[in-house]
Amino acid sequence: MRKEHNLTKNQKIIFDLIDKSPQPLKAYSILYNVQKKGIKAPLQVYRALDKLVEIGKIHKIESRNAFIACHNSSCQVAKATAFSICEICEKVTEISSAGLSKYLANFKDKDGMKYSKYNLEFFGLCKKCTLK
Amino acid sequence: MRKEHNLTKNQKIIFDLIDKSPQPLKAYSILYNVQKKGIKAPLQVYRALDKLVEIGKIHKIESRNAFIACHNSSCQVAKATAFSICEICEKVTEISSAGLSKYLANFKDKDGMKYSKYNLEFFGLCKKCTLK
DNA sequence: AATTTAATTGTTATAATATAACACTATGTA
DNA sequence: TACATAGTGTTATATTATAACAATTAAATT
Repeated sequence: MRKEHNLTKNQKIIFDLIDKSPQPLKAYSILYNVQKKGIKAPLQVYRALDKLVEIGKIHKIESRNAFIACHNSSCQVAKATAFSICEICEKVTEISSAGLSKYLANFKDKDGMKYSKYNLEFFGLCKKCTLK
Repeated sequence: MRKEHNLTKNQKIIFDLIDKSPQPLKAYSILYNVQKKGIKAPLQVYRALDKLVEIGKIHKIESRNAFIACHNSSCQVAKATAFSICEICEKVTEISSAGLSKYLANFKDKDGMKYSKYNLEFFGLCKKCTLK
């Protein structure tokens, strides 16, 4: 069972914004959107983002420097993430495939390195953009 | 057969530096290192980096904003990359596993999105750091 | 060889992303 | 209450990356 995290005011404001967004949001776009709620400085945003990532409520899309809410019950510790990214419309979808998770969780390289975490980003065209 | 790319002067200087480095290099650290060779501005570095990434001579480690030379004959088109990253010493190793490549190249998500590319980053502790 | 086309270069300026440092406040727990 | 931990607000600054434009070089075509 996962510990329930009680979000603080700033964390809540920022999480709600990201959670409502259909696409990943960038830190400064978040900042502009929450300035009316009293969050004035980048650091306030980044601190909330860091915490939200740490507890697995959001994920960072590394190739885009953007943040998306977690919609996958199996990655709530923020340690095993996979996304598909459309290179035209920039739509990002979190992949939840038991097969993929299992494969990657059990993957061992030649050096026998012990992995505690991974992040996978697939790039391609989404259905809509393929048809265009 | 892969097209041979003849690197230009700047591209050569920057590739050689990255290729010799045991760890990934960041753009501005590259800049400082090549200023004596006449490369004075960030853009000169970024342009060479972009090209080198495009032709698959180097890869970007997205989670670190750093660049590493490709040492894997199977990813020279820069479309299928996997790395292991030690969270203590920051050592990065390119993973070349036929099984992994195959698995990911054939992976299909529920939406049937067609992938042309992927990037996978594993995090954990390398052997040395595990023993400490 | 001359022409033209695309790629690369050099440069200045600036945008976008992210963190350091410090004083203060709230929250949970002993 | 007292203590520890986490979060806040703030200013300043570090780090990463791109825009715009003119000049140059390399390669492909005539």
